[in-house]
Amino acid sequence: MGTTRPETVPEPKYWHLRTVLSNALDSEFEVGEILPNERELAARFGVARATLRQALEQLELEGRLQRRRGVGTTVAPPRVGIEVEPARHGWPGAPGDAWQTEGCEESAPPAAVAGMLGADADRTVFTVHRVRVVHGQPVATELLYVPAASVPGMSAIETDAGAARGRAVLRELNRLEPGGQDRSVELGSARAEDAKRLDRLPGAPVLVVTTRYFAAGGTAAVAVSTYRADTCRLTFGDTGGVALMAS
Amino acid sequence: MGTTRPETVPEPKYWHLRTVLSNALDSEFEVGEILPNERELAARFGVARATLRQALEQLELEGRLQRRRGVGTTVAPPRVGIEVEPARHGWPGAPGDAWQTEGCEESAPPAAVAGMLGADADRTVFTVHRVRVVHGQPVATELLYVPAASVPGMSAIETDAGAARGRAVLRELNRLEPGGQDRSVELGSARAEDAKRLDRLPGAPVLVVTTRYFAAGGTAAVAVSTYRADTCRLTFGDTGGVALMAS
DNA sequence: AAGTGGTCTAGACCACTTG
DNA sequence: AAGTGGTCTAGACCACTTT
Repeated sequence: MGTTRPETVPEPKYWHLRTVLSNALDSEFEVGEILPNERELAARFGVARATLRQALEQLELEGRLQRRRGVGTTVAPPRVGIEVEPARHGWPGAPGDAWQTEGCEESAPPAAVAGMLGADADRTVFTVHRVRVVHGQPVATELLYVPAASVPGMSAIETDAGAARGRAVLRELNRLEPGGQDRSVELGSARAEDAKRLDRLPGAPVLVVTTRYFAAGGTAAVAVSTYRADTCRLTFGDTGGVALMAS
Repeated sequence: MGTTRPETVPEPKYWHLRTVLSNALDSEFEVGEILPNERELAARFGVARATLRQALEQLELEGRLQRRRGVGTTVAPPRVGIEVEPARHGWPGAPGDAWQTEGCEESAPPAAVAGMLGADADRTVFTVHRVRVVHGQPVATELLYVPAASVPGMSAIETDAGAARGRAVLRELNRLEPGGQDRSVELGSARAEDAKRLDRLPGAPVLVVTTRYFAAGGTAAVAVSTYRADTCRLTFGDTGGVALMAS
């Protein structure tokens, strides 16, 4: 006969709210529907707006909600399955590649990338900017680091920094004999420029996929791909986007 | 000659703080070192504690910091590389498996899992609880759903719910002819029980890996693995934990 | 008992989108 | 101009760990 629940350690309000809202989303809302605004929701549940926001943040992290400043909070569709291994031994720029080349520059790579590229790291590295679009929305950005040694056909003198130059780098890269790949996936937060391209705010959670492309001589290229964590489910294997269709 | 920076859109304080702290971590702190407490840091930077906490949350999300209630905020070691594909065609419980079996129960699987298991979903499903330990710390928990049809040798009558029963299920599962796997990775937030096992608070960010194990007849089992997103970097391929060693 | 991070409040103002 | 979510404040209290 406790007041509400004689729990030894009471559940935080925001966590309980998250559960209540999650259930409400399942039963009372349609995908794309707009929720009441934060001030009204907070009043309705009898909590401060900050507490209500804590619950909404959780649900957004889980891909259940989508919030846009000036617009409102809507019920998010299920996450999109994104194939990260389009062809186990396909290289960037190969036929069927899901990425669009947007630009190219020459610069020194970040320390972590330089370490993976090995001794050539100090020299010129082409950085190809790419973006991956699904259903008309950009879901990922990528920086592809290609040492000059991997693309001997590229003359470093040209100053054109556009997409055409990036495509030329990829074309040269595909002349190499592919030697396999490996990947890692970790959580990150979107840098300012990535956030802008992905239509998110700085600090938004992202899944960072680091891919190493091997050729005979060693590491031919390194790609750092940044996927929106709220809308993407990365898939590995031959199922593509149908993995959860039956649910 | 602007006041501070005549930027059209000023950077949020917490984001700027994140950058400042991040640089300080690189240059002035050692791994494991304890930072000043939040109230002091907030005072030192001239912001409210909530704002300071927003910056710390970002850095924790990125795996740079580790915060523990009652203890303090410490500088986190680099993320651990966790091999998610120990052997491309190895199954749970096979020799060399990195997981420890902790228990087993029989229950109806969640709807999403039931959909992946197909028509047998309504019947009895063994749910094996497992945990993955690295350097003495649990980094992931797993629920492995095995339909009774996949382990005909198991009699559903035994009521023993311990680890021994779980190991028996895995033993039976390995009698099947392995038919491949596929995986997906997405961001989630730790449920209460997972959070407790992983020594985190509810809602902590986690990487959820869903694996389907195929056999001749269809889907033989489904595993839902929950990795600590703050400390883990999931690796796919043959490099293991050495991917970023040189950086 | 003291000190830490975690939760919560009530309010203010800002940036952005839309009518 | 109105309405939305995003940022920020100053304070309070709580849960947890350590001394």
